[in-house]
Amino acid sequence: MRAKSVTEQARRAQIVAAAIATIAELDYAETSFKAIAARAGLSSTGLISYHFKNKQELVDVVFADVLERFQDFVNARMGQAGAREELRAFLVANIAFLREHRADMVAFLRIRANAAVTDGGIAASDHTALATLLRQGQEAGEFRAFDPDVMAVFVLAMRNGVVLRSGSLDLDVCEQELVAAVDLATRS
Amino acid sequence: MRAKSVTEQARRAQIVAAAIATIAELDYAETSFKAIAARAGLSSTGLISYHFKNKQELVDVVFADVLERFQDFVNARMGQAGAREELRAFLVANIAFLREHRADMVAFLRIRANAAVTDGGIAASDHTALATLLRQGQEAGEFRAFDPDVMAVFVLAMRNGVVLRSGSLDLDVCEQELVAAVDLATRS
Amino acid sequence: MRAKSVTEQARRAQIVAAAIATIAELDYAETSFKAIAARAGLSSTGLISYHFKNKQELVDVVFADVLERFQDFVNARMGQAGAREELRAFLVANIAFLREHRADMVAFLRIRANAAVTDGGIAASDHTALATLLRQGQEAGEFRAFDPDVMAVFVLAMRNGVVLRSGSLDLDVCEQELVAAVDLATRS
Amino acid sequence: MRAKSVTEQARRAQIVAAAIATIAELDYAETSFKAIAARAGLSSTGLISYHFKNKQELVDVVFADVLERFQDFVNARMGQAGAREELRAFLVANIAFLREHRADMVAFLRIRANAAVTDGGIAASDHTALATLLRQGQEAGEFRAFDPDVMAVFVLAMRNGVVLRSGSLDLDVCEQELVAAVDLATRS
DNA sequence: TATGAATGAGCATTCATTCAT
DNA sequence: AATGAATGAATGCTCATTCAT
Repeated sequence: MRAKSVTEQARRAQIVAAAIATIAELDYAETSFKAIAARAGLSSTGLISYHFKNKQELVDVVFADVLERFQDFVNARMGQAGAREELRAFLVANIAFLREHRADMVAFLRIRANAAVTDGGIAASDHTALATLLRQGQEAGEFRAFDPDVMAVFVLAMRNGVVLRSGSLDLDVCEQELVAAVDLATRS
Repeated sequence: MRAKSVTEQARRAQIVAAAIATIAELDYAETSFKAIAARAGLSSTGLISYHFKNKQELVDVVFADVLERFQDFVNARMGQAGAREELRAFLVANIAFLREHRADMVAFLRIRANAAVTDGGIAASDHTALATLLRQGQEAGEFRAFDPDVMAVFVLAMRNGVVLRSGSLDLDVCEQELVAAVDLATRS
Repeated sequence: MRAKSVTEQARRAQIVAAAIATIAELDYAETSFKAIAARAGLSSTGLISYHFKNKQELVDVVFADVLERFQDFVNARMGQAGAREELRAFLVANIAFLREHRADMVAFLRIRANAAVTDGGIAASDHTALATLLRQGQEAGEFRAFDPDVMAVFVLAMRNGVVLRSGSLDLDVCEQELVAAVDLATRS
Repeated sequence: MRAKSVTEQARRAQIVAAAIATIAELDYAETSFKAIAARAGLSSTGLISYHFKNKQELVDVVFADVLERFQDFVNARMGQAGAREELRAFLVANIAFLREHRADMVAFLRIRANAAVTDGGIAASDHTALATLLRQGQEAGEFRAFDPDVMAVFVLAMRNGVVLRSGSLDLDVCEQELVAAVDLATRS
């Protein structure tokens, strides 16, 4: 794999951005190269094929791109003292990212829901990390006894629910309610 | 709109059932008339077009069909004394329906995630009914103060999370944890 | 594999005929569904895809179709007493088929030259049968000592040479010369 | 037409060599500028277009290049006393060239079989020269009476047959059998 | 009602070629 | 002279839908 030139990188980034916008705006099933090219201002869908081996690679890159930016964003806002605080920080960071990058999160969830992302398990890291945090909080006595894997599913599902309805919900309220509900459901 | 004959109704039901199986088995994006016809044992995709105006109508009918059966199932298991009990009954009924009709629920969620269902608000009734229940529970002093619409989003999202991962989770554990978490998050 | 209807069979035959004409007229590499559809008077290349799984299947069917008709034609003209007579009959039958079905033979050779025909060895039967005949003639003392496999290659190559230049050669002369040359090269 | 610089000539030769290797390795139909560039170690297919007006010119040059080297090779091994010896020398030289330059011969035949080479008759010189030799041999009484043009087609076709199957045949045997068969078919 | 053949728009992808650098 | 990005036409193929029977 040769190093990509600056121009190449810029074009790929432009196409990835257009793909995110397209997936967020249209249904995943309606997202075609034609629609992406139109949004990116490209003269030909051939240019997408020129920069990406095939549609699967583009989807994978979009997925990995959002995931990386999401994780960087969230990790930068975590690192709190206790598990309860850490969990709260995780939720607040999620909502903050959603506020700033709604299209990215929507596209991310739609890809995960629809496509078999070929990412070697990276996609599940979200869940694993949260389950681990919950387990550690239990061992520290901060959380009550519950199944950490199932609770991680619940927490992420609530986050996803907010993302998918973020068009019609007040995110300030959502953040407050989410933090409160999760805290009540998990504290010892 | 003429009344549908018995044969007509039977054919439509057969196609709807095949569509549900197809959507649950394949990705929504991979669900074609050809795949549905194969699963229904039909000799031609033309028959689907004959019985449904277009693909959108079929999707709408599938959606409404599952929703109606789901609501009947759940309503038959509700009607408890208090709001807390009612909420618990709702959750238990949801998991029970999932246990018996996993493909229906998966198809339902996939349609809602992907397609712009043209149902004039029916799709939201799930949410509205739950929000109403939560509000009533608050008025009765059984639930703490929270935004009922947001909490309804949370509860339904948790249920959806269980549905989408029901292939790899123990539903007994899920039910128990779901009831506990929701109770803790809502009780006054 | 269901039985094919009469209409289906007719359409497939029509498309096969158009494919043969196209391959014989154009280069193999230039033979597209569009060119075939134009020659068959079809309104859409989609119809070819409707009747054949993919291009490879069409090519295989064309190949097998010509091969079968060729073999039937040749076999009906063989069955002579001795090996020398049999060999002569084979050559005469080949030229006769060429006279009546030049496009078929040209298409056949072009497919064999270019495509990896997926026919499970049928394609080589031509060679094998001829080599066997030569061997039997040697055992009967009618042919001199030579490598039957190599001689079979020679004989078929001469036949192919005539086919490919049949546009500018007198087939009567070719037949006479071919019979004479092969006889001289093989008799004991 | 300007004279080509040394660098230009070297590049063209490099591309021609890569094209020969590609055509011999892949099917003619699979030979793309991309495949040729990869085999030549070029960074861009644009370079091929820079050095050759279009694909047809490249194919023509490849064809003429192999033809010239083939003819030089064969001519250097001919010049025998009689026509029978000359014909034998021609065949031996052909097999010798094949032994040393199999890819070149395969590429040559594939181009001739598939593409309409625009060479103003150069391609036929092979045939013409052989036919002339045969005619002279007849006049000298060394060959029997046959149509020289048709016999030339036969001889070249046998040679081509060996080329196309040279992967699975023993060339020593082929040479011996070819010389013997042609001699028997032509001598008076 | 039901069939299956037909339609034509749409898809992702490959290709030779052009062009600015 | 060389690069690699860009172009747009062409490819095989799938799709929902129509239509004659």
